Amino acid sequence: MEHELPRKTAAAPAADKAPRRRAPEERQEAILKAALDVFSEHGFAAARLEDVASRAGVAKGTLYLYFPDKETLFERMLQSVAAPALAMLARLAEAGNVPPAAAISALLAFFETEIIGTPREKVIRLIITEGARFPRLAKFYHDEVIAKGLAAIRTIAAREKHSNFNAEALSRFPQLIFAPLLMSIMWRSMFQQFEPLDVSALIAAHRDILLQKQGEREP
Amino acid sequence: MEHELPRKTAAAPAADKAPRRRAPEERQEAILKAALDVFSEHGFAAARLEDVASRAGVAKGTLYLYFPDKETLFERMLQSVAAPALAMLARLAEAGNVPPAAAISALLAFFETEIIGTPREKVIRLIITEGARFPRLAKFYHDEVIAKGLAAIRTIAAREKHSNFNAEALSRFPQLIFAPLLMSIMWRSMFQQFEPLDVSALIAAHRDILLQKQGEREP
DNA sequence: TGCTAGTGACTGACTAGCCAGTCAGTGAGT
DNA sequence: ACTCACTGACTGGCTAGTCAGTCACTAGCA
Repeated sequence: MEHELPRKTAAAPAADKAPRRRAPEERQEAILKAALDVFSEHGFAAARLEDVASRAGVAKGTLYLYFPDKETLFERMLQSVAAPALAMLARLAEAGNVPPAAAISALLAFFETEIIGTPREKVIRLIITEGARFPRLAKFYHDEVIAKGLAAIRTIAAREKHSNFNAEALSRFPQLIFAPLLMSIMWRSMFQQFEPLDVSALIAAHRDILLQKQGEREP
Repeated sequence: MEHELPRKTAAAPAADKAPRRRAPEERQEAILKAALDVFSEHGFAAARLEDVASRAGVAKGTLYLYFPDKETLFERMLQSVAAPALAMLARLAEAGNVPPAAAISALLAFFETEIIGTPREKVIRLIITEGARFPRLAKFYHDEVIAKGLAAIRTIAAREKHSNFNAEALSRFPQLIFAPLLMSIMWRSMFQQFEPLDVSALIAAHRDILLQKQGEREP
């Protein structure tokens, strides 16, 4: 009769395939993707790392070979998805002398095709819902995304301040351009099942109001 | 030598005052107020009922005399703050034949004075951040607040569809009126410390764009 | 080519600690 | 002397983070 009961043998008997040693990048990517799903679904606090691991096809301990803790995994995951989009936006911003109206249209179109319905939508939702609880994250997004984006819009809008549309107001509050986009994201996450929102049409209406083709309606 | 060690005596020796039996309404109100603070600060999942209790000047067990569980406390708290505001809004909505422009102005003014900077701002923030995780809550707010509010605006805006401002677009997407208001709330919670937002000025700019006083600027 | 010792990526049982929810006990008010 | 609103120590369940152990692979040797 043995006492000193040994830890049960770890690791199953190597089921079928699943190479034990995948390329580390591939693993990391799988973990980040799983993390996005799980954090999106439950929020940071209620997300379970066990779930992230199993969804990534990995053991819990493996997460800690790639990320020091839950919070770091969360932040790194957000950055990994956001970074490429930021690069795109930067390119869009520095495009030389496009007329303000065209720039705004391009921005709205970018949002419609490159954000809505992609993982980036989830990322933005997470930043909105968790941002207040992660000051470091909020500061990063403010400095790297918001501030730069607003500055770019201000520059563009200011160029045409005395034109016929709302350039003056928009150069003071570029946030007004984004507000309906963020609202669309939140609407979709909360109410889509009760009352679907036609995001394209909403953005089109928003654009019409912003660019205000004046003198079109005549009694 | 006693075994059978008895539970330590409960209850401190009745410190100073603090009437042991307050009016139940007063207690309930204190609990709800504390709950708003704690849930706002940490979010639903990370909020600790121990904190709610101590902030309400009450023991943890007492919470369970008033609310069956954490989730119910959360929802009841949200409703207790929102209900009076809803009543106000309802009155605003049924106000007979105000011109659309005036109605929109009134709505924005209401938001500025009765929401921003009050506990209602926190409630809206909580609904935005937690709504997706509480389908019942989302449904309630959609049916009772959003749907009714949008319907009211549509009715008002439709009355003047061929007028000179954006009534047509707004009757299709009343959400566009609210979007900047929600954005202001989220901005304040995340970025206020890095870049304060002048909400009054933003709302004024938003109103100008929406109501679009046409033919004002003339070269 | 075949064999073996060494390596370290990976595993998952385990620990430590937290917290929602419970309930035996207390004492103010009647 | 009874009652019951209130208390707070306690339990049970859950999960972030750990670490001893495993084993797929490789390098080196015959």
